[in-house]
Amino acid sequence: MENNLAKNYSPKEFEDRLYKAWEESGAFHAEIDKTKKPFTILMPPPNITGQLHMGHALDQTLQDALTRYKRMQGFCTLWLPGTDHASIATEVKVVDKLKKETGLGKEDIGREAFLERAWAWKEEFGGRIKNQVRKMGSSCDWERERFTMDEGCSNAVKKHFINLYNKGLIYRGNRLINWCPVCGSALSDIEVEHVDKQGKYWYFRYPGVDGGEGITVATSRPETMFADTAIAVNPSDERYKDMVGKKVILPLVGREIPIIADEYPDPEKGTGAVKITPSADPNDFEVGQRHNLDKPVAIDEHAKMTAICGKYQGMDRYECRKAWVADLDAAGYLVKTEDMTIPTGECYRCHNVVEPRISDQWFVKMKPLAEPAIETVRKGECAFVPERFDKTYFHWMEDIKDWCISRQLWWGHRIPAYYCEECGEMIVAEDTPAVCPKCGCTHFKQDEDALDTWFSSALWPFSTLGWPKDTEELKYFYPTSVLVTGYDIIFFWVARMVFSSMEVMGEKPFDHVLIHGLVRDAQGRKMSKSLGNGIDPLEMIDVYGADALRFMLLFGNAPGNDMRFSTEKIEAARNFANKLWNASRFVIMNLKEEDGSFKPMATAETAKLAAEDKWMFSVINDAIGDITSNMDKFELGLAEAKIYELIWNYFCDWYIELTKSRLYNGDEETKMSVRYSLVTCLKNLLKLLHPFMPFITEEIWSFLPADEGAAKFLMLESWPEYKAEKLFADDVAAIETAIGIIKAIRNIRSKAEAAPSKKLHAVILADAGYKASALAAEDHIKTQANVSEVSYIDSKDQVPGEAMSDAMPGVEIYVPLDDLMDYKAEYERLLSEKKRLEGEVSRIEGKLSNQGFVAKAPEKIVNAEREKLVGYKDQLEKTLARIPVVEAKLK
RNA sequence: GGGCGGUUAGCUCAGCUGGUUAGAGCGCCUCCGUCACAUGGAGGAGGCCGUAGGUUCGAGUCCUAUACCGCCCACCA
Repeated sequence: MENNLAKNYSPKEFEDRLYKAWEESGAFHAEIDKTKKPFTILMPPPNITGQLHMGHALDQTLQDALTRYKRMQGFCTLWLPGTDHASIATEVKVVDKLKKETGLGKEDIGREAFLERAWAWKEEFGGRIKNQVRKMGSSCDWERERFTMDEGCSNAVKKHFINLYNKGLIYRGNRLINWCPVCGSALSDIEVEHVDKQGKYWYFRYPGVDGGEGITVATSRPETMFADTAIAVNPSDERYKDMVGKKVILPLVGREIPIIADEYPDPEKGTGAVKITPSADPNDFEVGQRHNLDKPVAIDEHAKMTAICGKYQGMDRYECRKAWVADLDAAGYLVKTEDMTIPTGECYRCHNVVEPRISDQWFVKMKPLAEPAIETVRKGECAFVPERFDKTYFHWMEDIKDWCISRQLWWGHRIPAYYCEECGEMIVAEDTPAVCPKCGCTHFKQDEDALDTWFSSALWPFSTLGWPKDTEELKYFYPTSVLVTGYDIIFFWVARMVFSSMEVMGEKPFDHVLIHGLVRDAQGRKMSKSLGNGIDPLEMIDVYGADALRFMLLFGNAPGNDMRFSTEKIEAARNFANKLWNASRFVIMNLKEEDGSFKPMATAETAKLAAEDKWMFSVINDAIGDITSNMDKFELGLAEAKIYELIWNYFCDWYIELTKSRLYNGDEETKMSVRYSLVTCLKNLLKLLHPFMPFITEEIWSFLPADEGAAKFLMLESWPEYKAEKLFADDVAAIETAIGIIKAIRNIRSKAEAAPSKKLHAVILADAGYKASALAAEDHIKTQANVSEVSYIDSKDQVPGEAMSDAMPGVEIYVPLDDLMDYKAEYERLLSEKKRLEGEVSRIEGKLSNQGFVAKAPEKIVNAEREKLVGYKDQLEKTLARIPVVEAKLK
């Protein structure tokens, strides 16, 4: 190993190496340990279709940060990874590939051969995404990795299906469902996306059978007319009262259809009369049920016109629409057209327009399942973070419709229902039945359909832990601790896991649901393939490192809110890593001999700590408290901002600088103490940062001297402990004073435009309470502000005549600058200072003269205000005294 | 038509249960190649916290309206 870190932070040099070392050592593996409390996260299984995108990267980062944090806190931490077979999405891809390679469709090669290809796809792409997850540094337990179609998960699906069926919660029905003609499958309601499209209303006249005027109705889908079975009007609608019960003629088709009265039509809308097409519209379907109407079908599963459409048979629905409207118009039935925005349903996978279609499908009866699922969230057993998402959840759950779970696909869990080939009897069972209980024959055919992919992912919280077997894992790790996912899949997945878990396990699947937003592009647009604005996390890792990407994704983001990706942000994160890298390099440089061995170092017992050491310890301790509390509240963005500030603005900007004089000029004993202090601080910082930036922290850690009994890796070390009692109050005050004075002198220097190399003379006037601190600050003032001499004075009479000044609470700082003095700048500064202080004084005086405030506000706050007032008044007085002096110099 | 979120510095965003002079990153201005780091250091400018009311001793934070922007849900011919 090298002696020290390389000069530049270069994550490629170590990220992959460290991941491999972690994984091979078994550090990610969670073995049941009943002496510890479990902490469990189940990874939302990425689809095997794609590759890692920014949304995954964010999701992974959140989970890994939580996992690493809890692991360091001593929990038995399981982060269980896996992938999803993604039934419909994968099938589409495999069909495309097949078409491209052989020109054949899936029907041509048959189910068996097709599934073989699908599994091959799974091997290839499932493997790819897993390696991408590794690139992120995710510390998940690969030994427990699962796949939604592996044997265990498949058993769970079957078992669950059968249980629900036996309880009457799964049923088969002939109903109107959403049908995607391109995917060739049924879809559930939430798989249909609603978009408004520019379209038209066409008003057509349906002439009366009696030769009368008939009735005019509007439609946005004229091609469905072939399947019309009635015209409905509201019974209260006076206009049509006399026409109810009469018949009209379907124009050009010639079929007679009745005019019926139903509550459904709204007299205010359109013409008040609605054409009823039970096979093409959910409302019409229900009207049809109520009135016992036939359900002829005009559009087939490929969105082509059926035989009932006469000469239009075989035409595409839109092609037909055009021709049909033209024909009706020519025949004089088109009354008028209107431009209109039409709400349209699209398939969430392929974005083609969905056509409602009547068919035999399987459904889950939702009401009974939803109730306990609503209850557990309402009781707070299962809590959304941030809380507002429970409204989204309730809204959906409380108004839930039955779930269509059958898909006309091959890739997925095949429905465990068997039909007797003789009598058609249906048997739901795990395996093919031997004998038909009804007719005694032995030939069965399994249901052709597969299950909705979300049916299996709904079981993820327990199927991955062994259910239906009563495993130790299930007893120990269930219910899981946190589910981390985006708000876009609350309905698809989160809600379904909750109701499935309540049904199967009788208990909520997770304590918390941490919801994150979308990662958008720099302009705030959703990243999408069609826009081509997606940013590949792997490319970012390649350029900036996984740590920088991870850090950037959490920085300054509140849970549930969308964020924008920008290279500026990731650069900032990388720069931060570089900063830490170099600060660590400085520490290590001072720890090691030429030959790489460690120089002697003090211990906790022997170290003689200076004020700055104690100050840094104290600052770190406070940060430990804050960061821990942020982590526990899932405020990872805030925790990260604090560690950033701690490392950069405290450790690098001040502490390291403050140690240098002792490090360079101190005797050996002093140096030994400084080394101890630097290492101790750095180690704590690395621990605090590790959940966010695992690689760089682990790499730096490996260069530091190991404590006795240390874990093999930083990732296995324990989280720093917060000590509630305030330590080192005097030393902390001294360093804070020193920092204040140093800043004041630098400020004066800058205002005066004095050269940085120019040695200055500082004159300090400290109030009694600050005197000791100010005296203790002398060395630091000299080294940090390039001051050659510090004088302490007791009253402002002793202020050297020509000086610029600045002040901090309790301390005034004067710098005589005989020739470099910029009196004009000083004068202006004094004036603005005067204005500021006057403002403060009057603000606080106003507050204090307010009887309400004095009477009602807590005494602590009132006193604090009084003290501030004294301080400000004092400063103001000093400033006022100084103004004429400087003014005189101006002339 | 319901519901939710946003509106804070030039840009992107934090700001927990109301309480020091409202913060960060980037950008901007001035100065600095020095021995951890120019992927850097020092100093600085910049905000009536969308608008109007209200509650309170005290409001970016709570309430009520309102205006824009965005998202989700919904069977409107």
